[in-house]
Amino acid sequence: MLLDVHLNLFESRFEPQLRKEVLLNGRLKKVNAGAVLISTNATVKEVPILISGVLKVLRQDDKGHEVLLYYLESGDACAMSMNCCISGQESGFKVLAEEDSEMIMIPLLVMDDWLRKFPSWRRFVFQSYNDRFLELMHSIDSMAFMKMDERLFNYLLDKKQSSGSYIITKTHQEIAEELNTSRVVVSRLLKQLEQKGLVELYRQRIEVL
DNA sequence: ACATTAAGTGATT
DNA sequence: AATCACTTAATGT
Repeated sequence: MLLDVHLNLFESRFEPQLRKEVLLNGRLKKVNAGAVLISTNATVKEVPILISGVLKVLRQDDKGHEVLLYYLESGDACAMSMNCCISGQESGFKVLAEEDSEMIMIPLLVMDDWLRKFPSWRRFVFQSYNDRFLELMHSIDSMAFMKMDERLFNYLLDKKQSSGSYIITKTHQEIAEELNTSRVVVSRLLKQLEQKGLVELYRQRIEVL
């Protein structure tokens, strides 16, 4: 199966037997950009491990407002999903594909078993929790203590880093939604950044210098 | 040429 | 920093 090839990504991290089990129990899932993987009130019975692409994890409040929590990249597992699986609670968050993405879906049933049997799985799970936790702290810092202009610039740098490209193809509107602010504010702050010579602005495109 | 959508701007809260 | 109301610019048909 194709899963085989993708698993090589974890060669260094997973012990051989664990990889065998992943092969046996996991299923490969491909989604297109924009696809919703987990909607806010779903209960989760599979945990995704990302192979390629980028997933976006958002928190949603009662009336539709969304906050970006963090991005998942290749090799990341969704700690939120694990949490949700274990507690059996409603997700309370939304996951969607930022780009075309591939992932391995691990059924909830085997996870318990693996935790007992495989030290490398234990390490992987804890590491995932830890990584996500740190990113969350980052997001909280940014929301609580940073002004919009800092948040925006930070967002742009993050984007640049994770996509490996200086070009960000998003509208001001879309950025505003992710940062939970208005388009007008984003436009104005971007203008300021442009005047400082940090970015160049085009239609639906921003270049970070 | 016209309609639509993205971005820029001044004024107000 | 948000919202409104409006303008200007780029793009699609």
